[in-house]
Amino acid sequence: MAKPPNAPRTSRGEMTRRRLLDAARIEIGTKGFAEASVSSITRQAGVGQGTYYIYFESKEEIMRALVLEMGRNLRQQLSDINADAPNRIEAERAGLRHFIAFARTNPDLYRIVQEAQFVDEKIYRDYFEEFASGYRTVLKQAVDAGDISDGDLEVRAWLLLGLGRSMGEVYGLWQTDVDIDYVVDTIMDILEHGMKAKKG
Amino acid sequence: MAKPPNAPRTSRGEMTRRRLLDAARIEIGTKGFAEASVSSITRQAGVGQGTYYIYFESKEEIMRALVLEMGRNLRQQLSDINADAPNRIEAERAGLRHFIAFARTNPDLYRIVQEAQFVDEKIYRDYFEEFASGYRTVLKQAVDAGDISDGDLEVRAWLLLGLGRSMGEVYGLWQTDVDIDYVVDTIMDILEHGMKAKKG
DNA sequence: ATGACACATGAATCAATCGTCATGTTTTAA
DNA sequence: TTAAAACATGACGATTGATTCATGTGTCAT
Repeated sequence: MAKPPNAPRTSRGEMTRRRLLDAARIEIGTKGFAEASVSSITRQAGVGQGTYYIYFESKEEIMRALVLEMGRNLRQQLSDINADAPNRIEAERAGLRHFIAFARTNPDLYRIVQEAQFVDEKIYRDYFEEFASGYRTVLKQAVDAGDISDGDLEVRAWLLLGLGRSMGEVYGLWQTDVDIDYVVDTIMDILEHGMKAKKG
Repeated sequence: MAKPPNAPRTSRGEMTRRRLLDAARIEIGTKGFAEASVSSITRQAGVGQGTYYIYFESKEEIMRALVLEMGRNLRQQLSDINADAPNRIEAERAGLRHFIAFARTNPDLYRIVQEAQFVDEKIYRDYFEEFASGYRTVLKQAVDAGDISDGDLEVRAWLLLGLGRSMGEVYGLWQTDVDIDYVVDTIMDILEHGMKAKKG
């Protein structure tokens, strides 16, 4: 009899919901969505089984909540980084570095977003559309400021976003011993100057 | 009593296994691994439930088989494309175009590889390591031939691979109405010359 | 023809867990 | 103080679908 799940109305409720989210992040992030069980999550959170359904209407629901939360946090962080950078190229460098570092520090969250694709495709796409939209905005400003050359901003936004994602996976989750700055500098060199040999 | 699954020994068996693989590709590719059921796959393939377990020891096993098969096919195709290209830049352009076109034509296979990450991580990583290894080889040749500038080939290999993946997802699965050549040219322009504004 | 082997079947088994509910406890507001 | 609202519980119902197995059928070599 699917009742709409209640947002917590007291700080006690707030705290319980928080514990569930934290437990779910670990449980789903390490075991994967299929292996993760609601009972495991509630046990980790130290609450009863039924308590889960006070705050989330299904197993999928907490996935959505985690993706939304991570999106908000990460966008905020990248926005702060942008504000501190002297120009777009340096902002991009710092953003890419942060992205990879974030994946290294929060591999569980990184995986959860990836897996969201197969749990709730809409939330997954919306997550990236948000980021792409932000990229378009700053790229436009950068072109106007003369920091970067003219060119299709839509494609470039997805290119930069995709690059961050891929590099986050490879150097954030897989090759965690490679120096991040080295990787970022190598990538930025190509983004700045390309990789075509310089001479006819 | 987990018996090792038998590779088919006759052409009849070969055909049955083939039917199962084809049905699984559609079933898993469209519904996703969790929703896909072995009984659905066998029904689609037109064989009995138990027949499945003659050729695959579990539900996961056919995922592995599909990923391996796709890897072989795609690498072969890209290898053919490489052979026809006059230089690395053009090979890259053609490869990227093919990659996006492939995703458009075979969205089910594309998704299956993505989802393999959460079913059998090893097979997923091996899949990309293979590709990256191929990239390193051709990049080395390209540097020697003077087609592209010097630089870390390891990072560049993952960069190109990641770019293909991301663009395959965005322009192969999501924005299927955008002209592929336009996208590829925009990307290649950056890969060749970078996007930093040209003048102090 | 006949034994051996490969292949095929689908009903039955079996374990897992999502989500519900009846009941109980804590907090809030008046 | 007390009623109402919010929160908490954990055993249980119900479904589901992967895997097994006893029993076939087809095919090939001798």
